[in-house]
Amino acid sequence: MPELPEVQTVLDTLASRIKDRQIVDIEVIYPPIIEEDVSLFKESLIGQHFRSFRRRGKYLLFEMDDLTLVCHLRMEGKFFLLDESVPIGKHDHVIFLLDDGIGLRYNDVRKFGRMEIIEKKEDYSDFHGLGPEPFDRRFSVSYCRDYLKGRTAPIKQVLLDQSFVAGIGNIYADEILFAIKTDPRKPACELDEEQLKQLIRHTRRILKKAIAAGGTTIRSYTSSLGVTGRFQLKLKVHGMKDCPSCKGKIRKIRVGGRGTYYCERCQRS
DNA sequence: AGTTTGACCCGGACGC
DNA sequence: TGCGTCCGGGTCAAAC
Repeated sequence: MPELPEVQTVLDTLASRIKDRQIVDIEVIYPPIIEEDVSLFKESLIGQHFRSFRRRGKYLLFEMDDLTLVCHLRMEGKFFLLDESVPIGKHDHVIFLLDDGIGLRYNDVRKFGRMEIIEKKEDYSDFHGLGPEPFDRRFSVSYCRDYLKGRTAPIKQVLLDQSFVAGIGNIYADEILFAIKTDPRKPACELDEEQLKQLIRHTRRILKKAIAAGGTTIRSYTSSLGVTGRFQLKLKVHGMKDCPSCKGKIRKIRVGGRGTYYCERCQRS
């Protein structure tokens, strides 16, 4: 599922390929993807050019001439760039026809993804109630301390809360907690100053590494005209059977309703 | 009043 | 073959 690194990769790839292209037509095959009225959505976007490409958490922000197109890929959303002559695929839901005859196609097996139009802004910091970006200075030890104060929810659950920090999903939450050797069930308020420092440091390190890996793998996709958020990165706990560090067994439990992988020995409470 | 939990949207994968 | 169940991101409602 696309988390921050994949979203960034999709964005970077699209930026290099559709910057300054104009939308000449839009075909909405599955309307629920569009948050607002479909005719208004089409009217607003037809004639607009893709000018700049930004990201906020897991949201893609396409800044057009005088509005911003927001897309969320949710579970399995993908974009493909295909010639308009290529038949519509089974899971293609929205097609933006560009002025060079290429269709930007939104493809999503689960149909969970969403698109909306918002006002173009300089600063999207309060967008959808999202917390700070992991790479932002505002994601600091004092911020974490204040946010986590009195919170008894498991630390993993809080990491997934987009209003705490934006962009972390189930896979990276597991990887980050493994990196800081912390039990995912540990009450969030019980992390000490040093653990918060490590949490911030490793969140940034892991996401950065994943973005780099995404950038590497995505090239093979671009050459085949697809733009997805998939990437290959060596995960240390999520989906693993044995701990790469102590060789012990990785356990799978449920935390906050999510499948959670952790090493019993390395991640003690 | 603030926090936390749960249903919902989907369809592929999987188990029986 | 054919069911039923599980899974998950974000949103919103309901429960605590």
